Amino acid sequence: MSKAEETREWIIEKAAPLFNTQGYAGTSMRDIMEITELSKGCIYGHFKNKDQIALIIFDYNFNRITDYIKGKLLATDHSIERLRVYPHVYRSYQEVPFLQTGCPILNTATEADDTHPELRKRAAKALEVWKKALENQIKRGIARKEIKSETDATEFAVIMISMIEGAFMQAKASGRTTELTIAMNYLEKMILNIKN
Amino acid sequence: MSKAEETREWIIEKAAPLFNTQGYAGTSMRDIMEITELSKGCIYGHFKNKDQIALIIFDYNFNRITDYIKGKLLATDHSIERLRVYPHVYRSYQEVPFLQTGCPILNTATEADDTHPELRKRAAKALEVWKKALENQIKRGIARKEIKSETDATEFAVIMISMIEGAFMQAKASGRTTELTIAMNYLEKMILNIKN
DNA sequence: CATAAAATAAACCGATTGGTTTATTTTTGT
DNA sequence: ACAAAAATAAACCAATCGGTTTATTTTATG
Repeated sequence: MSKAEETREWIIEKAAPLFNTQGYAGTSMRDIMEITELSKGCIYGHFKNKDQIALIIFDYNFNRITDYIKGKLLATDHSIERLRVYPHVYRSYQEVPFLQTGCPILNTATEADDTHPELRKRAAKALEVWKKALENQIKRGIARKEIKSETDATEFAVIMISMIEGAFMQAKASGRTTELTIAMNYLEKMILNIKN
Repeated sequence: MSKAEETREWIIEKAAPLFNTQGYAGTSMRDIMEITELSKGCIYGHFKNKDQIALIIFDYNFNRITDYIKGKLLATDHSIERLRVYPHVYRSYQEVPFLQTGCPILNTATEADDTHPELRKRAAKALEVWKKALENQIKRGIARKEIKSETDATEFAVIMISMIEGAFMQAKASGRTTELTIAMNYLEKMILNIKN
């Protein structure tokens, strides 16, 4: 990795939590300069504008979660256990570094829906990818006779995402985990209920 | 109502959808001037600053939803039917004027959680009020033997809010209602399942 | 070691931000 | 009709915004 690539990565890593906590409109170039300890000229040497940084950072944040989840998924083989990874990760989000600052999908979707079409599209795409992944997990479970055959994969995937994101929002708003814990416990019960 | 009070109301009504779509940081005083067709001096004659406007408008937006739901609730007496009002309203949010621009709780909670403590508190309080209202509906249903006595009122309330907000977020991100419909249909099934 | 690449500091740009003030005009309510 | 209240237009403020440019210095790499 060349020095230029190294610096580019450095900027992304340092600025990622910034965009996730303060949002796109709430993060200024000065903020990025301060947290990266780099000059404006240097930053603009690696990115053409703030927009590009925001888009790249959304992908970065989303990929970090995806990779983390993937690692946890590979640790078990049973479909039910794999589904349980999701409520487990989000329930203990305080201990997951890149979830401490919030869920990038939730944050980006709500900020960008009416204001930033490009970012909105990324969030929509991320949700689509997430849903498809869950659907595939469920279908695989049915094929392996680990999950009840009558389970509606799409419906279950949508419910899982809704419950996770809705409960996560409450946790960020209230500053406590009471509701998140209740919701994730319930989601786990739901997952165990579709076990064959 | 005096002229001053009339103007104050006018500003709130006109600026309300602005804050709900663009957020606090995304809404400028110029935006408010334009949409109210009033001068800056006039607006600052009725409110001390943008912060105050934002807080008042959050309350206004939240109260509009609350009042709307209350009206729907009074139309029926049975607890199950009353609970069904929520998925019904949010599923058809496109036809509810003040939900078209988004859910103020969702928007405010995600924008303000790390940036605007006062607004965050309002959102947290609103969620608290909503949860309590749902809990009371469920407890009332149990007392009237309309809802299964083993139903956990708090748990059910949290699940309802999570599913509604999580699904709503997906609708705003994707620009379509597919996921919202699936989630609200499922929520209705859940509600019918606790019927005695 | 030398050349090229990378980063810096700072000046500069026009535009916009939230907010204040003031003198003037319009509107209201009695 | 007349005084008080309300609204206006515009100038003004300091600060910040995203972004560009330039001359200089530092650092990396062959």
